[in-house]
Amino acid sequence: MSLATDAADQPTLYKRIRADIEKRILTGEWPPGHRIPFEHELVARYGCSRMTVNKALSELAQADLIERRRRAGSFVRRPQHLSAVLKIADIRAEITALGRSYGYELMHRKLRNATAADRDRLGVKTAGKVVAITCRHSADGVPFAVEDRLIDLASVPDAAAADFSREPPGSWLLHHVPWTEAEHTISAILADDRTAEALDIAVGAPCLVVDRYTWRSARTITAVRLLYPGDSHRLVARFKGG
Amino acid sequence: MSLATDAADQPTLYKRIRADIEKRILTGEWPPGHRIPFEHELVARYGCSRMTVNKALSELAQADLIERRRRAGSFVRRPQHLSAVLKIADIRAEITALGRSYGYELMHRKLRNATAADRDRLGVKTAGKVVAITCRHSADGVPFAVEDRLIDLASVPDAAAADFSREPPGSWLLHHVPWTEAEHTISAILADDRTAEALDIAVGAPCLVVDRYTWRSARTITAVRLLYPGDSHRLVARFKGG
DNA sequence: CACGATTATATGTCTAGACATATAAGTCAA
DNA sequence: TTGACTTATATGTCTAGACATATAATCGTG
Repeated sequence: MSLATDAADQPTLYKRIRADIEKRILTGEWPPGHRIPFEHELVARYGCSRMTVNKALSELAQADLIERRRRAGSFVRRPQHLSAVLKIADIRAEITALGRSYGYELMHRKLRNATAADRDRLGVKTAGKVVAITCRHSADGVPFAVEDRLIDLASVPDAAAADFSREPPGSWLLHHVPWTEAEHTISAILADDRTAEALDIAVGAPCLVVDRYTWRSARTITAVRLLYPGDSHRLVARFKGG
Repeated sequence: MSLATDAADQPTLYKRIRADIEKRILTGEWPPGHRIPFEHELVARYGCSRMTVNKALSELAQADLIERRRRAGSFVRRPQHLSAVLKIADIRAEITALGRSYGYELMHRKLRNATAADRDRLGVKTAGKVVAITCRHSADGVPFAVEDRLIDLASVPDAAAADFSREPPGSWLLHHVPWTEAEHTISAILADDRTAEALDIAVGAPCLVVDRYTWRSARTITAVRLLYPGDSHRLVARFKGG
């Protein structure tokens, strides 16, 4: 196996060590849970000081590829479920960053006691109040996405008084509430009547769905579903590797 | 925005330095483009060795919060409004990591001179040979994704002789070819006849599409389109935030 | 066997140096 | 003014140590 780690392309040692390990993880040679060699073993193998392998392993840990446990060793982490990592900041920022004019429209807002469905969606057990919001984002006047959001008022009491008629809830939350964890799920569905009308597409047209759940230390903050027209809009990501 | 930077919770010095700088960036005190203090200045301010501040700054750079330029200094980066960052390693590793049995089936393989469409898709101008592959991945015997791939033989001559009847091309490439950059585009379409048959779903059912382009220093390696059943399959991502 | 105390060990952090390298800035000649 | 050359400097990488700390493993005791 000619490893993709070419000494000429990887001038520095710690990067080579990191790349070697990363490759073994990504190809599945070292599956999740596998204990990677101890620092002192890597020191021996690469003939370098401990700080050098430590830097390589620290970066892999920062990138969540491995988990390091004192006395036990370093272990390959379970891949982010489906090995997809997705970040979405804020649709308003996203659109304005593209140099397009941003439009926002609040379609529905309601403060209510959480229904069973709401509690299920937010993953909370106790009764409480929630804010349910439906709104639409547009770019250059064209529908860009519809948003269907639930905010748990037990976690974010300020949201009850927030004015979402001007500011999109995503931006408001980003500025007012720190979050510690989030999960995205991407899928595809066919547009139903309501969605088709809101996005100005045909009923039965493909839609890209992004479901996002946000937590602050095990406490759900918000659950949001974003629907994009599937054929026109695309989530693009560019990233470095090697 | 109450930042979670508590000196009592940050016992180690380099974490404190990192948190101090991060706080100034996130609060806007140091706006994008601002030059943060030189390492030797931070060494003086915190009374520690250069390696300690270097570790703090390196982690901030790895997290894309700052950009470091030799001789110039370290600068606050523009916030990443990039809509999505996505990593996908290898479907085989993905499925086996989930504890499901992986199945692979080569449906079509052809070595040919690049057509105009091929050249367009790969973004190359000159004529040359390509390998076109269609294959199917399954998990526990159920179709998981169909893959439609083009490999530029000018970039990867070994691919001409590779045996893709057993090993999926994605895994092979990962083992044999280093890449420096990649781009993903996610969209949604309706299944056409061929796709529907391959995925064992209905014609017109929603499909999740991941288009991936991979380069090695400005040279295209491969272009691949993955089609997933949109209603059953989901790309899930979980990540930490601040 | 269950449980608490001890020990061994891998990682976590840090130091005070070293040399390499990219590049901003300054210098000088055409 | 412009281009080529030189220099200064901030970061990049690395070493050979050190002590701290969490914890898996072992041992001893009831």
